[in-house]
Amino acid sequence: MSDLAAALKVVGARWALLIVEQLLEGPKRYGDLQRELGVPTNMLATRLRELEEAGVLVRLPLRHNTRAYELTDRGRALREAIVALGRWGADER
Amino acid sequence: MSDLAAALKVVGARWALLIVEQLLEGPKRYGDLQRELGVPTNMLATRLRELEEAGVLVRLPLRHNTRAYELTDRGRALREAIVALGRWGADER
DNA sequence: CATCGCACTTGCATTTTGCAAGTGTGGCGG
DNA sequence: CCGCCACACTTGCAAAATGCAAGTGCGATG
Repeated sequence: MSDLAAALKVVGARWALLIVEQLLEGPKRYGDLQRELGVPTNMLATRLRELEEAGVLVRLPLRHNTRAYELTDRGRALREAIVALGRWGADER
Repeated sequence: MSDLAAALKVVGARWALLIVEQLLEGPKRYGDLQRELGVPTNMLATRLRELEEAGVLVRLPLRHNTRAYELTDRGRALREAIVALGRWGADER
């Protein structure tokens, strides 16, 4: 399996890269991600769990039943790829 | 919709980026892609159609019922993003 | 003129994604 | 103390995407 295939195993699922893109701006809460991305709530929950297991992000508890999601170093390392893809997408007109 | 989301609309489907990665090496035939990627044949046919419609690649006829798939400039412009993602995936160990 | 390789298509099972409604928990006003 | 609210999910089910296996069409080749 190529390196690209390995990457896509982790961030190739729908919404995954979009979630990471949002978190590049800084830690955010579940509801923020939901509102900003318009992602279905069960998908968001599933992706956050997978991305946490993959070491891309961590949950950090704020107050009682509020927590924030923050990228790890590994997650932040996706910036270059996300920027490159974003630039390519911007030329889509 | 963000630039990233626009990009993922085109190359976010399963196998799409892997197909483009293969074609970065040069034009290839259907059977080559199938063997090298292990992609199901109906998915390959679907993706190639979509990527052609999106202007990422073109079919070029060789002999009777053989043709090659070749990236357009727009397709080749994905190299940077693919390399970046590949590098990230390579650190996956 | 039967057979082969190549590029697909088709039918159906499985998996993933999406929608809508419900659950649990702690804080807060009365 | 009690009902209500915000937040972060979970659950049940429908729809769409993906995968598997077998079949199709069509020139070249023997």
